[in-house]
Amino acid sequence: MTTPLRVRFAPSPTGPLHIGGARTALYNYLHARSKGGAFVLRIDDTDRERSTAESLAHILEGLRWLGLDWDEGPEKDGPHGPYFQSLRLEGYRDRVDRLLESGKAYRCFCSPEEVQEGRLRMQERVGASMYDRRCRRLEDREIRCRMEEGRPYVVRFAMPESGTIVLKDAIKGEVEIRLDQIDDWVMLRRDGSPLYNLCSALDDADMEITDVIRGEEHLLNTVKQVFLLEALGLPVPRFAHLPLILGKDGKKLSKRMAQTDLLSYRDAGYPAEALVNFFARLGWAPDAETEVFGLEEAIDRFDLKDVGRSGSMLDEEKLEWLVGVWLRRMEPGEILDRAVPWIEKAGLASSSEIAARRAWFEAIVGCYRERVRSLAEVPEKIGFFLAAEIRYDDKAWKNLTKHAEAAEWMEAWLNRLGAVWDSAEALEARSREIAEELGIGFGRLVHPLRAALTGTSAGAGLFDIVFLLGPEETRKRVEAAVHALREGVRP
RNA sequence: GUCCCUAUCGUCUAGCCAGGCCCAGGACGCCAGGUUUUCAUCCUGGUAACGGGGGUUCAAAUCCCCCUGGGGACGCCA
Repeated sequence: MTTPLRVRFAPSPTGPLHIGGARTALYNYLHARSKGGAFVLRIDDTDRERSTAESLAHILEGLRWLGLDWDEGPEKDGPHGPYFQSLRLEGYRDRVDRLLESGKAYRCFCSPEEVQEGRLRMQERVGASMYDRRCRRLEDREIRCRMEEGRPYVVRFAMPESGTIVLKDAIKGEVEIRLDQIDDWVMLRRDGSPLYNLCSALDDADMEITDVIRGEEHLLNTVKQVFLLEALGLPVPRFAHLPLILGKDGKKLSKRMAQTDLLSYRDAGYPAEALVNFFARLGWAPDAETEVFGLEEAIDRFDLKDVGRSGSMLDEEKLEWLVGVWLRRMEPGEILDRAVPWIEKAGLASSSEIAARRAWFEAIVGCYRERVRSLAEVPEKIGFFLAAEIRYDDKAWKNLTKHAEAAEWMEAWLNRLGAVWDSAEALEARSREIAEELGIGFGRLVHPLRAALTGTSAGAGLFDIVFLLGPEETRKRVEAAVHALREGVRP
């Protein structure tokens, strides 16, 4: 029997969950779910200075929004907790002591200045900017002496000084790395607090993580962690390093080039499904043609070995297209539910008003389903339905004033419509007849009417709008337009 | 500077591991046309790539080498 697969996503709560992190989380999730493994969420908050509760909340919210539910982690717990590194400090010290005893780690008394000095020297000699290891060869006596003096020290891991290691990576294949380039990295700060590479590797082992999937920028950290685990006789997980997401300029994603904060996409009215679809598709494809798919399908078809090996740029236009696709796939009621916060924020209607006229609201949202580019756009598209008074935009006013007879035509339309308010189709059929009766093209009637009713020159089918506005409101708006035309004043 | 990764249309990618089915497929974008009362949707068509050079082979996008381009890492951050 093989050990059950376990992956983890281990963000540090030092800022909002960004796109890169979200994609890493997604790939971890897909890998776990597709292979029947567990998805663990661990918070790497060893940097006490920069970690904040706000960031943590933001990260959890982002993951939940995407639908990436974790099996173990904050607000969930599990057999391997606690899931915050700040709560796991004791475990790290013991292991460091063991390494110190066996000589696989050593105390370094160098001041930051001395370290820096050594770095410059190594840069020249070896070409790599790293600690020159001067404390590695300190006599035991000297060490004791300095400790008695109370001189502060950090604990460094003693890496091999030469040779190579071959890392097996699920995405990149075998990667050979020269060890003479790798620093004797610091495990414990001066104040005794543990650092990332120590905690991360130890927690992975303690939490029985079998597969570590993280960004490519961690490749060298992986080397350090493998040596640490081996020195301690701990199991070494499998690794997969994801290529980075690049900005439009082809460089590492920066705040300047794009929205990097995941939740800013939610706040812009993008459905989570679109983001999941987009991220999954960035660096991976289920086959040669499938572009639109949800989390379930991705889980069915995902395999780490199919993940691309090169970085990919964030194509915002494709994301926007995906947003439209997902919006169009939704039932009007679904869009309405999700758009309620925006409708309320715009002051168009309260959620109770929406609930009271549910069917009507669903219908008007339905009219604009093919026309909104995000949930945030819903209020501006449907706003005219609820407006007390219509203001005409430039094009609308132009359509109203294009033909001097427009006012007459609209009045005639109003008076001749008759009892056809059962459906948009009936309204349209009768309107076509009226245009014929008036001896004018349909467009001459339709364009001014649209302007009068909506204040714009484009939008949903005119008779769907008329139908949903109802006879009274329609009459009111047409009369207002006729009045404005006669007065020659544009409201 | 050193090390590591990487290389198919402008972008995301399929194909590469197991060479011929690829004068390279899909999608976004863009352009043109159609549908429609308008806009959007939708439909049809077009645009555009194997970074360069050497090999290996009857045959290379696919295998090998070199070059070039791009990215990343070099913290008492994660």
